[in-house]
Amino acid sequence: MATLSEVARLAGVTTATVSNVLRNTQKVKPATVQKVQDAIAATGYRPNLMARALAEGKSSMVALVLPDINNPFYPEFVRVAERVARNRNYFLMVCNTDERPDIGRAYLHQIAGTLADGVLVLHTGISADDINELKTRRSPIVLASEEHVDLADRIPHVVVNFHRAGEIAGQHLLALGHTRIGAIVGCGLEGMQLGRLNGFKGALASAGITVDDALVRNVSDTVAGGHEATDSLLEQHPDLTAIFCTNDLMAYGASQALADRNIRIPQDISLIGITDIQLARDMRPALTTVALGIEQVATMSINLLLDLIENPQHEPTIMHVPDPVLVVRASTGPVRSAP
Amino acid sequence: MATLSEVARLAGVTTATVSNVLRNTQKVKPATVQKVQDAIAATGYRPNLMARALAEGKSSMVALVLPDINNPFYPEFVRVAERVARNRNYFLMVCNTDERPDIGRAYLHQIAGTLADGVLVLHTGISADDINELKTRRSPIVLASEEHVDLADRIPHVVVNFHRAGEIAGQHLLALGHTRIGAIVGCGLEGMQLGRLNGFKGALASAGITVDDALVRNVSDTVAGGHEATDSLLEQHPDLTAIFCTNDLMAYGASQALADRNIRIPQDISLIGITDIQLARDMRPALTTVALGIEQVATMSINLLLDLIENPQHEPTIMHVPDPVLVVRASTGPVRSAP
DNA sequence: TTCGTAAATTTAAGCGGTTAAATTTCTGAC
DNA sequence: GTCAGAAATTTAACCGCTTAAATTTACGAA
Repeated sequence: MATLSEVARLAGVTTATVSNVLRNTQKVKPATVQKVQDAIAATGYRPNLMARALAEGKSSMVALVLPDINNPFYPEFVRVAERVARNRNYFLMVCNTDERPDIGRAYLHQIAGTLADGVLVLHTGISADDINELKTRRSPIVLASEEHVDLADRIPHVVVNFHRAGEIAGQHLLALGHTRIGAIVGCGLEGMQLGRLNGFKGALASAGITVDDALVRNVSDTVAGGHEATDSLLEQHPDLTAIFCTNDLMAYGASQALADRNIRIPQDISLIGITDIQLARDMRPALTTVALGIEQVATMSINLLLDLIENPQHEPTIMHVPDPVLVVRASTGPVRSAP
Repeated sequence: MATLSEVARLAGVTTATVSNVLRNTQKVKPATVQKVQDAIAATGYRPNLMARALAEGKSSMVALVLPDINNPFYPEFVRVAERVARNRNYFLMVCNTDERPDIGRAYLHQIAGTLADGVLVLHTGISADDINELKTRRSPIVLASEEHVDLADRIPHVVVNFHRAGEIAGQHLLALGHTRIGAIVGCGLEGMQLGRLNGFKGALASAGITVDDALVRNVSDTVAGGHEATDSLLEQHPDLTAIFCTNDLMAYGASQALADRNIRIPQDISLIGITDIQLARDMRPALTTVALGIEQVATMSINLLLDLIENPQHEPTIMHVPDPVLVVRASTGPVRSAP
């Protein structure tokens, strides 16, 4: 690959001049600009981004560390994050940890401040120690939609009101007359999705209903997990009229389990999820869910990170995403009349 | 962030020595190693990967350019590519082009040879010109599972036998007695999936059946596309007994359309896809499909790219993935008896 | 003790850019 | 024609690391 100095030699100028026309500071005489541009074209020169990054002290890359790119939530997030980053002239580096905290750590320690100008971390079970090390390195980091917020007040992050999401789901089912409701809670690296569950419990409590632990299942945050949990719930509680899942992916699994047993949704059992991923819209019956606003979370998170990079703050910024909203589709309906 | 020279100063040695203990060449006396390691620990030093890349002339990053991270095929691909790359000590940079060739071009031109040591390109509608420019730059590039193979013999690539996949699908439906079969063909950036369609047509032709163009629909490579196409097919050909989709995502859309019309799968209509993404296993009824071996394609592609980086070849290497295999699940069955 | 050789360390150049400061080249006014 | 000041260009240091070559140190044999 051609380098700056080759271009300079060809154009009969100095590297400084070439550099100036590349970054078009207005300091170069038009005639010279032309010569340089010709030389660039002739050599097929492309700036070496590594060298530039080193010289500028800025790589214009940000890393997005996430636990499982196969969970459809993340691609949806990535897509918008990538677009926003691109529009602000940053590259997005997606780092998939395969749910392994050690890989997450390795990425963080290797990349933050040395390859990427900043890091956006999603649910990767990163520890407080790691976060603190990054802080001493003064490398910008943003946490988004973390379920565990112990670090909350010390690290910039984008907060999603998971509690409210659970509450909305509970209220919706209550409004439809459901009282015997199973709950399926994901426990991937995001940690137990307890905020969501507690919101749900809270809603039911307000109606005088306590949620027995026997009605709650903790499973992995996948289609298979939702399927299993549903099987288990139905075995032990055939009288359920609704199932609440802390996310849509598990709700999809639940819908499969119900289909396998020829249980109709929503005539026999209502089903509700949280998040509103694309699949929720695509499945049949389409899933009633509580939308967290993926697009907004992603946009806010990445913008916050880039803002922090370009304009370091002393106090950690905490941003709140607008509250979740109920999206009623076809998977919930009035409680079936008693047999 | 601490730098090499700070560590060196603290340890009372030279940067060269520190560098040597970091890369543990065996040239450093144990006592010195200890001093240096202490200094590293004391300063919390992390090597600046940009500087290292510049000095070594190698960034240990590879880019994966793909058209649509939301299409579940790609996350599955990314996951294994990332794992393989990590095991070989490379970072994977995922570049989503949002189906826009101009973005793909921009990524390629900016990154190849300047940020990444090599590029793996998936279905991004990249032009022959662009590819050629990269070749003159001598930056390794690998194409994987391209539908259009005009560049085929000039660029290293991993070939998937799409034609055979279509053929297998056709043969399976024929074996079940189907003769009135609709075909839904995707036309995203991968270009028309004609290889798959032609394989399918070939299989039917061998049985003396010609596929009328009226039985073929070209739609976007999405759930919605499959849904639309199915609606359209059923409007005009209510007598169909099977639908062949050139990929699983559209087959999923087709299954929704059928569900919406209360048409049973496979009792009324059989449905078959190609690829075998996770969704094919998860949907109900589970989808019969022709597995392309995502894991294998991804593994071979990324390994080929890394091999090329570490060991440049003059002749472009062409690798063939083992032939696709039929995976029979619940969405296909014997043709329904005439009413 | 001396010396040759191997081991350990340092020197210094370079990777490909950026940029502040110094220098040269133009201007136009007098 | 001179000359100050602006405009254009060059100089040279630096970003943080690697590495070949030079230098110093250590070690064992004579």
